[in-house]
Formats: sequence, C-alpha cells, structure tokens
Amino acid sequence: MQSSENNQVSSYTEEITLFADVIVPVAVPNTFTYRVPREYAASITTGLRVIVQFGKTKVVTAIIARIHNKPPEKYHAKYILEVLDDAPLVNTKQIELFYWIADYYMCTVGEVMNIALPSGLKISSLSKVQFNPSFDTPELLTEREVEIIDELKKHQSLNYDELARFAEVKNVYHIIKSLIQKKAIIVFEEVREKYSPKILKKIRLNAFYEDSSYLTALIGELEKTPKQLDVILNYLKYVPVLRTPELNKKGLEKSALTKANVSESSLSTLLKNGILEQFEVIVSRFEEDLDFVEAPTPILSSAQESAFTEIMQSFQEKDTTLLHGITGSGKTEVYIKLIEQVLESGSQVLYLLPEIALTTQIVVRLRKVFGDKMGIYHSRFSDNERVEVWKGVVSGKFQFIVGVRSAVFLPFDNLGLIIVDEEHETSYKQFDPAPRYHARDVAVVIAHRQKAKVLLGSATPSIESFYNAKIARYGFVEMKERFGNTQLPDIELIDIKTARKQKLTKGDFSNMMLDTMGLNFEKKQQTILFQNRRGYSPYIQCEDCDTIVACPNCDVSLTYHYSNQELRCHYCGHREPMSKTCQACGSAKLKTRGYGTEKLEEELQLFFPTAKIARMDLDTTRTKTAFQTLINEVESGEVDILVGTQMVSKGLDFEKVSLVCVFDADRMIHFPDFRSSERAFQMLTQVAGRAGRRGTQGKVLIQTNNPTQKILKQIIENDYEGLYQDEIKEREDFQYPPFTRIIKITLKHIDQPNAEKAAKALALQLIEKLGTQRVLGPEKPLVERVRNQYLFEILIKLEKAINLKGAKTFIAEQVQNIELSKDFKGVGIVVDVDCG
DNA sequence: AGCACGCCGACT
DNA sequence: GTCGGCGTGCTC
Repeated sequence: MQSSENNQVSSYTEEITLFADVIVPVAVPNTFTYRVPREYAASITTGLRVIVQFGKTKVVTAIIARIHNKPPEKYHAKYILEVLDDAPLVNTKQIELFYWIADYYMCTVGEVMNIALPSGLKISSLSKVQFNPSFDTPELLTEREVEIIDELKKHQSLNYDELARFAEVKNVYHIIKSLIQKKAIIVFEEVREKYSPKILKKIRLNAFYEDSSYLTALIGELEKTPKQLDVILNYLKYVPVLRTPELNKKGLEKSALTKANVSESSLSTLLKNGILEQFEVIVSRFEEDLDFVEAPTPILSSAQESAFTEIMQSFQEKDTTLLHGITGSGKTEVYIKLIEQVLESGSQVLYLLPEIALTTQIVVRLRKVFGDKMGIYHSRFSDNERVEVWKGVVSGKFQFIVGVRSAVFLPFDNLGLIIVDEEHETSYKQFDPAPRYHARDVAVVIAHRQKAKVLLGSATPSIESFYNAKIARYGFVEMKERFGNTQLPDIELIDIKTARKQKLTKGDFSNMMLDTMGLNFEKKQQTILFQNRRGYSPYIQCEDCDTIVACPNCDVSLTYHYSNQELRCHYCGHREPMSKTCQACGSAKLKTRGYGTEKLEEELQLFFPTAKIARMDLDTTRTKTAFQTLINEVESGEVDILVGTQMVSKGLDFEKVSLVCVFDADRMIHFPDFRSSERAFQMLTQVAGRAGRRGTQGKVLIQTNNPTQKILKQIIENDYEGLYQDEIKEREDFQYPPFTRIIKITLKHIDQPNAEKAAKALALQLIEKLGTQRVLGPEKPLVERVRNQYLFEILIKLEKAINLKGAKTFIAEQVQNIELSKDFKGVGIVVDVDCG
C-alpha cells in the first residue's frame, strides 16, 4: 500500500524528520502539517488515521493526506499524538476523490471527510479534569474553588459539562483556568474509540474430555450433581464432542446454553472447576444475517438476455451506459448477471439505490444470490455496522456493496462496475450539510478514475442522463417489454372539476374513483391511493376570520397531524398542540383544509368500513421494524387499501395491487421549478407502475382539474420521448441543465432587509464578471423564512464551455468577500453546486 | 465549525 | 473587583 515516494522518504528517517499534512474533519480550508514522531517514521503512510491536537482544546481524528520532509516555515508543527491504524483505512484514490469533491462542490476537504467516514471511525475527545494529588496550597483557593475541589475529590475525573453543572455557572472555563494556575487540578484528554467490536461469549469443554474414556468418567462422576450433568448434556447436544472434536474448538455461544434453561450456578461451577472453559470471540455483526438460501442465478428472459448483451457491447465503447427499462421490465435480473460477471473477473461492484428502495425486497433477492460477499451500507444501520462494512471493503471481505448515496465514499480500490438504480431519484443529491454532492455524478467520476463502468438504470431517466445518451456521451440500452408479458397499466384521467359541478363527488373523491376502489375491494384485489402529502391536512383555517395557523419560525402553514392532535411544521420540525379555538378571534370554527394521507385514510375508512386500510408515509415508517411490518402486511394481502406518499412508488412490488389511484396530480405538475414536469412524469409513471403484475393489466386513475394538460397525455401514453423533446427544448431556450450548470447561493439572516442587502451586494459583485445573463436574482424563495431566517437566492447559470474552475474560484472569492464584510455580519451563505 | 481571548458593561 | 455577553480571529 505504501507508495514509492513514501518508501523513499522513509528510508532516510534516521536523519530526516517527517511531516504529515493531514485532513481534519472541520470546515477549514487547509490541511494542517504535523510532525511524525520517530517511532512511527518507518510505518507512516497516507490514508492512516491519526490523533492530533487541533487548536487549544480539541483532539481530533485526522487522515494523512501527504507525507514529506519540509518543515513548515512559519510555525512549529505539533506532533502527531497517535497513529490509529496498522494499514490505511482510506486509500489514495479516496483522498484524491475527497479533493475533487471539495473542489467541485465548493466545500472543504474536512467537510468531505466528515461525511465520508462513518462516525465510528472518527474518535472523539473529551477534556477531563482531575484533582492534583500533589496539591499543597489550599490557602490560595477561593470559597467556590474549594467547593469544586471537594466535589472533584469525590470523583476520579469530571468533564467540563459535568463540572459546569455542579458549579452552576455557564462558563466554567475561568474557574478551570484559575485552578490550573494554582496547580490544584490536572486537565487531560480522554480519547475514545467509538467503534466497539461485537464480542460473543463462548463456552467449550476442556480439551481433556475430548477423549471418550475421560468424558464417560466425567459423566459418571456428575451423576451426583444432576444440575451440572444437565449442563454438560445440553452442551453435548449442540456439540457432539466425540463425533466431531473439531467443533469443540469453536465452542458454543454461552447464550445458547443459558437459553436452554440450564442452571446458571452449575454452569459457573463447571467453569470454576475447569471442566468447561469460557472464551471470547470478535464476531461480525452480519453473520447472523447469513442464513440465506443460496438461489441459483435467475434465468433471463430473451428481452433481458439481449439487454445484457447490449450493455456489454456498449461498455466496449462507453464508460457509462443508460438503461431505460420501463417499470416492471425486470432490470434487477440483468443487474445480477452483470454483477456476477464483474465479481468473477475479480473486480469490486457498487450498487447504489435510493434510501427507500433499499429496505425492501431487492436486498433479500440479492442476498440470496451473493450471500456474504455482499455488504449493505444503509443509513438505518448502526454506526458500528457501517464501520464493519468499511473495514470489510478494505480487507476484501465485501467485494460487492449495495448501498445508499454515502456508499460512494467506501474504500474501493478496484471497482469494475457501479450500478446507479433509479438514477433519476433526487435523494441521490445531498442537501445539508456540505458536501452537497450528487452520488450519481460522483459515481461517474469514481468509475472514470478507477477505469470502471457505470450503468444508470431507470424507467424514467433524468433529462440530463437521457441527453447524455442522445449525444452519445453515454451508451444507451432499452427494455421496452414488461417481464412476463404483463401489459403496462391502463391509465385514465378523471376530471374532478366537472365531476364536482355535476355533484358526482364525495368530499374530494370523484364517485368514479370510489366506485372503482369499491369494485376492486370486492374482487379482493389491493389498491394504492397516492397522495404526496403527509399529515391530516396541510393547513387549518378559521371560518370566521380566515386566519391560517402559521409556524412561528417559518413562513409556512402548520400541518395538522391527527394521530397525536398536534400541528407540525414540515420545515423546521416545530410542534404545538392542536387548539380548539382560533388564536386570533377565539372562534371555535376551525376547519381542516386540504388533504394529507391521514385524512384520506380516515375518509376511506368511512366509505369502506370493512376494508383494512393502511398508511405508508414518514410518520408510520420511522423505525426499521415498522416499515418492514407494514410491507409484510401488504405483501401477505392483509391490507386492502394502502394510502401513501411517494414512498409507495419506490421499489415496492406487491403482487395483488391492481389499482392505483392518484388523488391530486395538479399540485405536482404546477410546482414552480424548472424540473417540475420531469418530476411529475417520473413520480406518476413510477406510482402507476405499481399497478398490475404477472399477466394481469393494472388500472390507474388520476384526478385532475385539467385533463387536457400535455404532460398527462404523455404519462398515459408512456411517452417518455415526447416529454424529453418538450423538456429539452425548454431547457435549451431558457439555458437550464443539461446546457448549463447551476449554482444556487442562499443567503440567510434574521432580518429580511439585511439578507436582501447582502444578497444584492453579492449579486452585483457576481454580475461584474459573469454578466446579467449568468446571474439571476436575488429572489425570495417560495418559503421566505425558515427557522427564523429570511432567505434570498441567487442562481448562477454557467454554460458548459466556460472555465468552470475559474468561475468557481471567482464565486468562492465573492462569497468570502460578503462573509468577511463588516456590513453583512451574521449573514449565512450556502453554496449548492448542481442544485436539485 | 468551535472555541479561547479580550473588551465592555452590570452588579456585589 | 467578578461574572457573563458578545465580537474577532485562529486552528499546524
């Protein structure tokens, strides 16, 4: 792993002092140079984690980015305190990637490191104070200090927080400083590794008794103590020592014995007498997972087979290929064959999925084929588990990773293939905090650097990717048939406006939608009702004075959540109990307005009292188990109608869903954003794709106020090409991606005029060099105030031909200008490159 | 970012 | 004089 450069330097270590430039996990622009202690000189390499003192109080985990022998000129380098790893946990390719990301997405390498490494790999330090036992001048102490010292004597040590709580002061620092001066206390750093390996307690029989005559003798002897005999017999039941003595080496989990209802005290007696022995092993957190049934590689249909061949051909010429396969075309089987092929060639494979899709059936399916070669990297996993996956990639245990966005940071060094499934998904873009990276785009960069191939898969590709395929930058493969010859669902529009006029509605449901749902229920088929809005109702209005209850911190209405009778802000998380009366006029006539999933669930229950109705949204799937339970219930057919947000449209395949109803299509279509048509098409096509599997054609009903909208026609006819042509023309006319790159700068301040002034000043500076064509705004965003901060946005469009690096440097300078300016104190600025 | 340091005003 | 508040600048 050591680079030749490092080796060369290391061989002179007798005379030369080494220095290491390290990345610290902080939002500071530079790397920092530390001195390598002599004892580490021979073994130090890039990619090792080290512990360093950073600033006066912090001790942090850093990564070695470079090793050299030039002492810094302007300051004395501090020593590296400790080296944490024997072999690099971060490889050179990753470090280069960190720099690329920092550069491209306009943030610091430290911020990249912070997001890239699971927190279990970032040791934290706590400053602790301890009473100095050789303290002998108590007369110097003030009364208060004596109290603190007395408290400190009671404990081995206390950290700052604990001390502050006891002393009942906000800033404990003064006191600590004074006590250090008087030599009454000692301050030390407690460094603590967050990752803790999973330890299993095991029991085995003393090897002495592996001999049959001794074992028989033992059993005879234990006749007197039946409880102990019981323990031994139980052990032998699991581990037949005589037949398979090698199993005895591995022993048995202690918990297996205790679960078998044996006497605990007898067990400890046996241990004490040396008949049984206890030992500990470090185990993988994933081993329990491994009772998978190895399934044969799926047999591909002829359409899948030819898609596979085409992809392989495409990879001959292109590094990236877009697979456009309609919903239900069976892309997964094609992926599996590709993955197998690449793994056989000895290269690593990364399969990226959006957050929600990962929890579902796909993982089970992949596990069956790839078993323990496959690692899963998911945000719902604990940090310890993520560290194990990271280490598993380093050690080569995991050649294949299925993961979410952040899996692009894993320490691959030999990737052969990256699959980005559902590549159009917006959750691949990170919004907060920095780095605001797009995992699909980063994947393409990684692949390029590791000479790997990328397969982007989607039924509804992003306009950008489709464009790249059109101009032949990407290869292109299509799958136009649904697997098993199932037809695409029949989509029908319902003109809700006309229906309302003709009084053919109940609530905001058209009779037609309700009737169809009813019929479907009678046929014992499942229905999905899609409404992309959680909660009961998006706002509450007073009938007398028209006041709408708003969030105190943001400029949005509060959403009413029925389940716990509270109002919630979906922007800042503010919660307040639902009040019975209007806070403005005292009237009791408060009305819920608009429809969220909760309200639809409630209304449907009234319409269909005997149906089992379930709801799937953020609120019902907070935990891993809740999510899985719900999926199981739907899969087993217990649930008749599933009401849900966009969650129901992603990666879920339910056999018996034959009807999909979209409650309100218009809100999505008219969202004020240049991507709204694309998004609406994607979302409605994906949710429609849930209807009908295995030979039966599904039905989709969409309620809209305006059924003549062109995009709806395109959705009905599954005319992606048509959508693309419309969109790409518009994007070209108005200079949006893929013809430009967009950088969004958001400025925040508690006072709106201040935010506006700063935004205007920044825009002016930007325009000076970039011109009014490229700089738009500043403008108030849709929601003007979030978390008590007023927002202004500037949009920068950079054409592809521009010197991107130069432009970004200029933008960064101007942003810094504003940040440092005395006129705009307290203005927060966020730069988002390629904003969604 | 996080935090010490320094200056300033309030209060015993 | 001591304590806390807030603005400023640095971190190898």
